[in-house]
Amino acid sequence: MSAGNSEDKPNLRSIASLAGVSHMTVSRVLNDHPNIRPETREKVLRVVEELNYQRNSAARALATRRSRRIGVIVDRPVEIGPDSTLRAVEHAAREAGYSVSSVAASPDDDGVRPREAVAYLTAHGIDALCVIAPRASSVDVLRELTDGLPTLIVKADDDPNFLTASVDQRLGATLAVQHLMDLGHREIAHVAGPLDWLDARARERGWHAHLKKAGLHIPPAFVGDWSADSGYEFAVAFDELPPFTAIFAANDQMALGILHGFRDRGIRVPEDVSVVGFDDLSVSRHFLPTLTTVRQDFHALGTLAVEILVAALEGGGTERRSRIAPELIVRESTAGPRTM
Amino acid sequence: MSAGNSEDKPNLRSIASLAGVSHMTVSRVLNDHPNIRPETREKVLRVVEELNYQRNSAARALATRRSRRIGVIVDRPVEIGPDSTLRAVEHAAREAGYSVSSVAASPDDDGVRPREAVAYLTAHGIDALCVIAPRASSVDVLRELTDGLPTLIVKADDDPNFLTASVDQRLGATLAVQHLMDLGHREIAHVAGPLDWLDARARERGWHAHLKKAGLHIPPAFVGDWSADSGYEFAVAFDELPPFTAIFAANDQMALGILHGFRDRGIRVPEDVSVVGFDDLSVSRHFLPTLTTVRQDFHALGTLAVEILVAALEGGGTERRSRIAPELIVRESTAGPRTM
DNA sequence: CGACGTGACGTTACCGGGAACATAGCGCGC
DNA sequence: GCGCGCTATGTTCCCGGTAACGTCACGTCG
Repeated sequence: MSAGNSEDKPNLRSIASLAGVSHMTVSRVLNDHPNIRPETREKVLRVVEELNYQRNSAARALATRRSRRIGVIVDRPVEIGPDSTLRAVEHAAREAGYSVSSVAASPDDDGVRPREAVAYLTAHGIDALCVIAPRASSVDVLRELTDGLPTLIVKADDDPNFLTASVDQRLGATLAVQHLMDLGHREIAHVAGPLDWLDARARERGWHAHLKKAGLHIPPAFVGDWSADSGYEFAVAFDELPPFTAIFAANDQMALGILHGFRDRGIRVPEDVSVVGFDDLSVSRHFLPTLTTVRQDFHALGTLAVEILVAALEGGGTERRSRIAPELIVRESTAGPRTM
Repeated sequence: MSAGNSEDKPNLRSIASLAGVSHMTVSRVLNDHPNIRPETREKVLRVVEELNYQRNSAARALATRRSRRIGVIVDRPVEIGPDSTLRAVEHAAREAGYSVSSVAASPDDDGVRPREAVAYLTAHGIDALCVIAPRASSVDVLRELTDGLPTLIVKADDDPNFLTASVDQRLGATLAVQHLMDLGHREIAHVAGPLDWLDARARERGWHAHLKKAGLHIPPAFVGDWSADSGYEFAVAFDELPPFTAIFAANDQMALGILHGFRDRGIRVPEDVSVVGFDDLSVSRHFLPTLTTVRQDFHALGTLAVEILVAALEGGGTERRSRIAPELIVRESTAGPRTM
C-alpha cells in the first residue's frame, strides 16, 4: 500500500543501485539462478518488493527471443453475451492493429478477481484495458488499479474515471415491460441477475422504474444467478410466490429455466404466464415456446468499445461514450393474460 | 512463394543493407513517415516483400513503450464448446506463466482463415500455437505455415506434424448410438455438422461405424451447419425423409432446432422420435424435453492442451498426446421406439 | 607457496527497433 | 555567388532486459 512512486517505472538498474549490486545480480535473483548468496538474494528481493517492480515483458522477449505468449485460433462462433462481446473486441482490435490478451472467468471459479486479473495483464504489457460484464465491486477496485491506464468499462452510467460503452440496459428493460403492459398484464414479476452486476442492476431498475411510472404494483424481484438452473428454481416455487401473470427475466438462460420449471409445475406459457428474456441468444428462437426477448447487438458493442479505446490511445482527443439501443423481439412466449 | 530463407530472420538492418539505405530509412518507410522519396520507398518495400520481413513486436514495444496490446477481462463464464475450451486454455496458460492471444471466428464471417490468423499471431509474437475446432482444410494449410512453431491441434487422430489432444469423438458417437440401440431403436438417423470439420467427421464416422458393426441399416447423414436453425430445417422436412425412430445430432444446438421443428410438425419427442445431442451445454438440461446428450469436458481438454504444449516448449521431452473420454447423459429426449 | 578451480558477482555487448539530432544536397532570393 | 531553409537521409544513443565472458577472493593441493 501507499507505494509512493513519483518516479518512472523501476527497472533492473534502479533496483540494482538501491540494493547496492549490479543489475545482472538482480536479473539472476529474479530468474532463480544458482550461485547467489542468500543474503544478497534477500536484499534484492526486499527492494523489488518495496518498489513493486515488474519485469518488462517486451525487453525480456527481445533479449530471450521468446514471448511467452501462445496463439490460439478458435474456429467457431459463439453465443453467450459477454463472450460474443469479447469476440467482437478481438476482431475490432485486430483490424485496428492491436492484439488482445484476456482474462475470463472459468465455469469453476466464482468470477474474475479484478486485482489479480489486472496484475496479470499489466505484467504482460498492455496499453489499455477493457472490462466486460463487470460487477459494481470490481469497478471500485479498478478505480485504484488502473491509474494512468486507459480503461473502458462496459457499463451504462458515465464515469469520470473511465471510458464507457454499453447497450442501453434500462431501455431494454423498459421495452420488455412495456410489451407486457401492452398485452394487458398488470402483475409483472422480475427474475434478476445477481444485483452486484451492473447489467443486472440496470435491468432491475428499468423494470422497477417503468412499473412505477405506470402506477403498477411492484413486487420484490427474485434474484437468480444468471443460470438456467436458477430460473428453474424460481419457477417451480410458483405456488409460494405472490401472484403474477408475466415475468421479465434478466437473461435468456434464466428464462429457459423458467419455461422448464413451469412445464414441470403444469403451468402453460404463454396461456397462464408470459415470459420475456434478455439477450436473444441464437438458440432462444428455438426454445419451446420460442422466446420473446430483448436483443443486444454484442458485435456492435465490442466494435464500439474498441473504437473508443483506440481513439483515446491515438487520437487522444475525443473521449466519447455511447450507448447502443436494444431491440424487442416478439415470439411465442408472450400473450395477453388469461383472465382479461 | 518458395522464399528460400536459410538465414536468420530478417531485421531492419538486413533490409537496409540489401536496399542500400540506412536502417532508419527502412523504419520510416514502414511507419509511413513523410519525406521519403517514392523510389526509395519502392526499393525498400521490394526488399521487405522479398524477404517476407515482419517487424519484431517485442523490440518495437521496448522502443516505443507501447505494446499495442489490449487487456480484456470477461467476468462471466461461457457455454459453447470451443469457447469453453479457449477459456480453459487461457486459464491453464496463465497458471503456467504464459499469456494467450487468440483469433476467433466472429458470428458474421464464415470461419477463420488460417493463413491470415497465423500471420497475425506470429506477427504479434507467439511461442506456440493451439488450434481449436479445426476444419480438415485448415489442418492442411497449417502444415506448411507452422514450420518450427510448436503446434497443437485439437483433433483425435495422431499426426506426425502436430501435437494433438482431444475428447474422443468417435467414442462419444458410439455411446449415443449404443444408448439408442439399447432402447430398441433400429433406424437411427444422424444430423451431422459440416463434414469439413474434424469433429463433425469423427462423430459421423463413429455413428456410421457403430451402426455397421451392429448390422443396422445406414441412412445417409443429413449435413447441418452446427446451428439450431439447420436442425430445425431438417426436422420440418420430416415427411420427405426416409423413416427413422431416433436421431443422433452432432451437437446440442442442432438437437434443439430439431426439437422445435418436430413440435411444429406435431411429432412428439421422445414418444415418436428420440433425440440425442452432443456437448451437454449448461442449457441442455432445460430444453423441452430435456436433452439426452454426450458430455464433453471442455475444461479438461483445454488444460490438457496447455500441459502438452508447455511440456513441448520447456521439458522438450515427453511429447504426449491424449484423449479424454466423453460421457453419456440420459434425460427425457430418448425412450424406446413407439412400435415395439 | 604458487597454480588452479570455483563461487559470487561485475562488465560488456547485443536483441531489433525508434527518437533525436546531425548532415548533405538543392532550389531560391537578393 | 552566398546564406537560408527545406527535404531526404544517416548517426548515435537508448529502451530494459539477458548471454557470455571477465574478475576477484578464497580454498585446496601437489
